[in-house]
Amino acid sequence: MKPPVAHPSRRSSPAAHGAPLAPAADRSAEVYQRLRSEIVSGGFHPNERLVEADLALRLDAGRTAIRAALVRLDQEGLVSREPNRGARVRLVSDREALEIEEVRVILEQLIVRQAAQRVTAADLRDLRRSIVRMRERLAQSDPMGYSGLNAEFHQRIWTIADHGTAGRLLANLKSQSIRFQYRTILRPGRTASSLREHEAIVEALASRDSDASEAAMRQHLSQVVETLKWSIDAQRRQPIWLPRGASSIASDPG
Amino acid sequence: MKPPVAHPSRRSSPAAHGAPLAPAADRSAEVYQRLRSEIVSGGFHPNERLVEADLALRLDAGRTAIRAALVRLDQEGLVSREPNRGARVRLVSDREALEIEEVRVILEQLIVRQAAQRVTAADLRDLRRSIVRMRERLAQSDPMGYSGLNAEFHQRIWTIADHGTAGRLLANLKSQSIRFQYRTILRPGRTASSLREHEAIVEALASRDSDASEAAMRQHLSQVVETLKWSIDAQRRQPIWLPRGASSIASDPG
DNA sequence: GCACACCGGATTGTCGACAATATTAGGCAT
DNA sequence: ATGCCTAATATTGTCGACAATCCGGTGTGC
Repeated sequence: MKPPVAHPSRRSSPAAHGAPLAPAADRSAEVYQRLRSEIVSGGFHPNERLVEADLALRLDAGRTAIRAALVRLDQEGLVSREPNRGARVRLVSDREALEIEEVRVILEQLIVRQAAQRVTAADLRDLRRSIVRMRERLAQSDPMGYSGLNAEFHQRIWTIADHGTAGRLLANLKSQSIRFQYRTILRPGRTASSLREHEAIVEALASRDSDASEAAMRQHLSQVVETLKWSIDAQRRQPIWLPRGASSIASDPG
Repeated sequence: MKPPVAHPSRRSSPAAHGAPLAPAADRSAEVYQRLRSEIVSGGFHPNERLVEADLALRLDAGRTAIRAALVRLDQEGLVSREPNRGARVRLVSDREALEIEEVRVILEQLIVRQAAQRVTAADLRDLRRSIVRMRERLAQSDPMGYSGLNAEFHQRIWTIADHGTAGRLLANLKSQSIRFQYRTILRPGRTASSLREHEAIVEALASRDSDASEAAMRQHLSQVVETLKWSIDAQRRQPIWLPRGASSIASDPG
């Protein structure tokens, strides 16, 4: 529930003279970060078992640190742990992905509403710059690059809103459903519409109109939800990619 | 992020012949539950230090189990841990309480909307029964008892909606802000209005009208938020209760 | 009297070893 | 060959001990 934040303190001393000895302090936190980013970035198969001893070797850490990290990730919803049976990367079902997206919609609405009241000229400049870069990616037909900028765009709004609670929840939800994001990106024509919707959001923010901003955001995200539904249906009708033995994996009793 | 759920399996065997040896399996989970409920129910002072060794004695468990529980509770936002400096029960600031309530409002709206589409006759019967009991508490001028029923009422709606993601988040938020709840309860006249608002929610649900249900819920919770703001302002103007040395505690830099 | 280095107790972080438990493999009867 | 029981292996859960770190008090120089 505080995924991207390293402890803000004790992170400042080493920078000038080259690496005094080692960060020394938080082996555990580092392990957590690394494991987390590996999971989020897809370094493991869905539902893959996470054996503590293996991870300890792989990340060059003690089993204690691994264990703590797994507990955190479990609480965060990224891995699932069963007593005496170990941990595996959590597989979020289609239904859950939709639930997550539903929650995300309303949280982003809340946040953009607050952002509209706090946005500064500098913020608007940054947002418009983001838009320009997105337009470039669109022109280059680079949906993956666009997706990264898209995430950055939304995060910028979270920062402007400065709503710690909602921001944390959103970051968490995002990391859980990250596997579904590229499904929505790749729908033909989606990128162009997405860009237009983003532009509308920026304009609404520029006028500092909370209602308009919320409406624009709702407009945008309802499209995303629709696209997600569409892609899930499509996949259900004709699975694109099924690795050997995946049927048992896919049938998640949870 | 899954607070109230004990692992559903392995909880059935011992019941007939008297306690075979011990549940054996989840010492750790039990410790987590106990610590959690002690914190949520106010068994510790706000910001109180949680020393692992002490807790180990107090809960009759090893330090390992305590440690795991603290990590979970940290991720959950109930305690705050700093490297090498231990854990303390987390003190949520006024501002954060408002943030939490804001998020709660929109999540409950989402949930009640979904509940309106799934509610059964039996559900409605239960809800109405809740209302009756609340009315009794109101008649007896028992705001604390009312508060418990209030929580139960809302949880019932979560159950009806069957929205796992939103439900988990709500449960989590609720436990974080629990310290503020009785501030809103005790405002004069609030209980009576609250009851009327609850009745409106049930009526809207009975008509299976999502929009009306959401509106009723918004009406209800915006009142709650207003009451919370009022109580925070009031407390700021004239602190009711300040234990010795609390000024330093109250100044939360986070 | 005050600033500062230093020391000692208290507490957390980490490791290794062992016990408890689940999972797999193999043997045996049918 | 099949199904079940048993043994062996793999993996997690827990404990105790030790190192690393922080906090408070104490003494010293000025």
